This record gives sequence, C-alpha cells and structure tokens, in this order.
Amino acid sequence: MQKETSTYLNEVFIQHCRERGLKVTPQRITIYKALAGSTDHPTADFVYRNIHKEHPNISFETVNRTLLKFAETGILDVIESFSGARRFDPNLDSHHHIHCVQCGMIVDFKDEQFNNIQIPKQFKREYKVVSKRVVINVICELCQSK
Amino acid sequence: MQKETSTYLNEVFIQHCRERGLKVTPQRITIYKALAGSTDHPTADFVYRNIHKEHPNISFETVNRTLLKFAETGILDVIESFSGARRFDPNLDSHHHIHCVQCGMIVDFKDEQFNNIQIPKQFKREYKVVSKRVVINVICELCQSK
DNA sequence: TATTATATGAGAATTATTCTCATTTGTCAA
DNA sequence: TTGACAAATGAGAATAATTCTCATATAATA
Ligand SMILES: [Mn+2]
Ligand SMILES: [Mn+2]
Ligand SMILES: [Zn+2]
Ligand SMILES: [Zn+2]
Repeated sequence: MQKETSTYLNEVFIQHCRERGLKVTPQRITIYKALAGSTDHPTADFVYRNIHKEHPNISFETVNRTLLKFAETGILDVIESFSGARRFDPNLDSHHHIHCVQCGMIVDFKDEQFNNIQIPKQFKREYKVVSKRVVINVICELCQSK
Repeated sequence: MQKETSTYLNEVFIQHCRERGLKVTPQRITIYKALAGSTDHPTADFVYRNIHKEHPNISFETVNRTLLKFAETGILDVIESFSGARRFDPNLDSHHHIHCVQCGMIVDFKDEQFNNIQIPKQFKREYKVVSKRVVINVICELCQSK
C-alpha cells in the first residue's frame, strides 16, 4: 500500500516531467514526493531540511532550483509572503489563505464565492489574470496567547 | 499652497507621532512626506534612494527602521510580496491589489463588494482578523509585450 | 553504448535585513 | 531656558536569503 502509493506518485511525476521537458532525476523525485498532497507553504530551506535527514546528498542549491523550476513549469506555485523567505505552495486547487502576521503560518481555506471574484472591468483588457486569491491576515490562536 | 500643504502634512504627522509616543525627528518627517498620499508600494531601498537626492545624510538603516516602526505603529502597512524585498503600503484605506508576477508592480483597486469579505465561520473563533484583501496576480501590459 | 543537452553540487557572490554600539537629539520637567 | 535622559541615528559588521559560476555527473535518445 505504501509502496503502491509511492509508485503511483512516481508515475504522476514522471508524466509531469515528460510533458514539460524536465529530466526525471532522483533529486526531483524526492523533492516532488516531499511536497505532493501537502497543504503546507514551505520555504526552500524548510524543504531542504526536511529531506536532508533521508537524503543528505541533495544540496540546498538543487532543492531551491528545483522548486523554482517546478514553479516555472506549473507543478507548484510561489505564493505571497510578508518578507523573509519565499514561500511555495504545492496545492494548485483554487483556494484562499489565512496568514498569521506574527508567526507566518499560512492555512488554506476553500470558498466557492471567493473563487468567483473577477478582476474589475476597467483592468480586464490591460492585465492578463494568472491567479487570484483572498488573503486574510490574522493573529493565530498560539500567537494571541503570547 | 505648496507651503500650506507641507505645513498641514507636518501637523498631521506630528499628531500621529504624539499619539504613538514617537519622537518627531527630521528623518521621520522626511520619510513620512515621501510616502504620504502615495499609492506606491515601495521597498525600503526604493524609499531610501528616493529621498537620498534631497537628503543625503539620512542613512539606509534609519529609513528601514523608520518604515518598520511606522508599520508597527499603524502609520503604514507591510503588504504581501512574492519574494525579493519587503513592500510597504502607505495607503491605509481598505483596498485590493493587482500584482504583476513578472515585474512586481502592484496597483490598488477599490471594490465595495470585496471589502465585505468575511473570514469563514469555522475560523472566526480561532483567528483574530487584522486585515483582508483580494490579490489578483496578473501579467501587466508592459510585461505582456516583452 | 555513445552522444549531448541538462542537472547537480560546491563555493563564491549578491541582495536583503538585522544587529551593535558610540554618538546625537527630541522631549519634558524643573 | 536648561539639563537629564530615553529614544533615535548612522556606520559598520553580521546574518539571512537568493543567485551565480563552473567543473562534473547523468538522463534521454538514438
Ligand atoms: Mn495554499
Ligand atoms: Mn496598496
Ligand atoms: Zn501565529
Ligand atoms: Zn509587469
């Protein structure tokens, strides 16, 4: 079962790469698996440290470049951050974010109504919309209790 | 008229500082004036370079610290960015952003309907809302033409 | 299996941000 | 007005985040 899931992920990923002209390297497979299905919003450093235990030979440089390459080819998104490190988002479904302004935690939420948000008419011609999202800045429970 | 506007701005700013326990320094006045009424979304470096021509004695460190202090005390906002440098927003009115994913340009837009966006019920108790905004990621006209 | 374009890893370079500390200055009370 | 003093400033160093360079390795293909 574990094995089958893994095999399935591999196949999905290989397909992704083929379609985008990316070589299927062990490093990329590792990084992809670390992110697939996650609703985290990690930094490159976070991904690196996460996989480092199991794969100590993958360099930070490769992790970072791979994440950027994945973003470039639509395998994941670069999302808004409030300075500090760049944040990646492996969840490509249309969704919105709750963002704690103190600790930087980002939580997904779904909302059909918000998905239908349209760019104002006056900007429609000028700008080609890539994506859109509601971002709610909050102080999370943990940060409130400090 | 120019003079009166300037005097008025000074008074508003002095009031701001008094209410927040900030000392009114020439550096802070300069930085405040450079931002007041602007709908830009500058980085600290941009603000620094802007005022440097006229005020070559103000250090980058002071500009940066002042912007952070202003953000801390509600004189301006730190807004979402997509990596690179932190972006500030002197426009405190409730508004939304169109953000070019190529050049980083950010344009304000107003929308009554979007202002009424509520945090989903299930999160209301857990998170204290600080602000909320629609962010529309686009490719701007200029970037499209490249 | 040989070719080749692409990817990787190490280290250096660059950019952005924060820290430290000696000095200066705004504020306030006398 | 004039100190006293807490806060602010500026210079430089330190740290964090990102990108670049280039020699080597490797996936894809024919
Ligand atoms: Mn997300
Ligand atoms: Mn704005
Ligand atoms: Zn938090
Ligand atoms: Zn643009």
